Amino acid sequence: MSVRETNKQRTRHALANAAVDLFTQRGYDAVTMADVAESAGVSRRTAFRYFASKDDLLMEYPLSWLPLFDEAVERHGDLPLPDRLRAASHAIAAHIEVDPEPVKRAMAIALSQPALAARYAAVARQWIDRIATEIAGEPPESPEEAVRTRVLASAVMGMIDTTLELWAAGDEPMSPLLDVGFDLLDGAFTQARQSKVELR
Amino acid sequence: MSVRETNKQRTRHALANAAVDLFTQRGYDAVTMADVAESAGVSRRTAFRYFASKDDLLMEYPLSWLPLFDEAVERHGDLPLPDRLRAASHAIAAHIEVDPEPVKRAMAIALSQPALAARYAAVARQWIDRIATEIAGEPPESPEEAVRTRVLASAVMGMIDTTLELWAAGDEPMSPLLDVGFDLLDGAFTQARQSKVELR
DNA sequence: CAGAAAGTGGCACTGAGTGTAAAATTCGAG
DNA sequence: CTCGAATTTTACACTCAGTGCCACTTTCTG
Repeated sequence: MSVRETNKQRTRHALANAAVDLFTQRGYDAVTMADVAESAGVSRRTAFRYFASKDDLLMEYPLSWLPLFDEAVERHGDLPLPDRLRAASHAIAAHIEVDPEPVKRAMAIALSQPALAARYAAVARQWIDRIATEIAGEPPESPEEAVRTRVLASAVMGMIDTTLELWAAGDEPMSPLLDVGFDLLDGAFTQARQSKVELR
Repeated sequence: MSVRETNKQRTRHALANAAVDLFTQRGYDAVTMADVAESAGVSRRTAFRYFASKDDLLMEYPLSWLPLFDEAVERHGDLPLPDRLRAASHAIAAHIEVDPEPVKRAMAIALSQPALAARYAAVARQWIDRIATEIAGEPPESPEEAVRTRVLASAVMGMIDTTLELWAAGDEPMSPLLDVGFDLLDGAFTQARQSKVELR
């Protein structure tokens, strides 16, 4: 990796870390972008070049999981849909639990601020679209089909979302919680398949 | 109603209407709070007293539906859960379709701006919590129960959400679309009940 | 009608976010 | 290694959202 890329990555991490630290110490509102920038040893303007907004500083994790999800889904392409989603989720869980603390801290901050929770919800929506794509296989042809796939995707996301929240607030490992959720969903998937929802 | 209340309500509507008009004409970003205030014949400061933030100007509708939902759910308290939710949704649909145009315009603006979509998602989350409460009857006692109810609530909300989007983008009435969604969900509910999820 | 209560307007301030142009750093070619 | 090109950082200035404060006006109550 070139010097430039290395530096950029270091700066990016420095900013995200400084942000989580400062937010945890003083609270989100009491920390300005200038504070974060200074703490990371960089100018305010540069901080904004790395993170387009203050709350983006806390979206590092959920956004970085999206490609992991895609990759894992790809890797388990031979499994039936529900198992594929389950496997992908476990892959992300494993990745998170290598170093879960910063994730938990970031989530604690995000969930305490309505504005940030909104941002999280928006990211979740991206996830829903991704999952819906995975469920449908291709773009829906009728409104009914669109509703059906999005309903399933929302259910999956709602489960993941709740699981993440419970996990972040507690001390248990994530995988068993995930399995509880997926076990429940499996039933719904079966039902959906019987209702002629197309599953790959 | 007292003069004071009447005036407040008029101002509130003037602001919300001016906002939707201006946003539609020039786009959300190109309109400042000062523009909206002026157009509604009120000072900037006062505008912020009615709407705590610029994007709140577009959350009038979804937020106003929450009490309707509660009320309708209450009114149909004798129906089993799925039918209760369905009836409440139809009640809201009926209310919306009295004058659907402003709702559609507001939604079109909101969905075109990522920041606003996030705000919408946050409102949806409030809905999910409300629905989850309705599903569970009382606060969950175990993590597993929390996951189960939130999954169902997310599914319901995902359905409603998608239905709203489809409806706002098209010309069909909302009720048939809603029924497609609820028919699909009924299956999921049945399944859930068999898995020992407590339903009132 | 007078005084209290509620609402409005004006002003000044903080902080997020952005355009721009000059200065600094990194890169690639010879 | 060195020079010029490309990329990145910085400083500065600006707009606008959002808030605290206080004087002013409107509405309510007795």
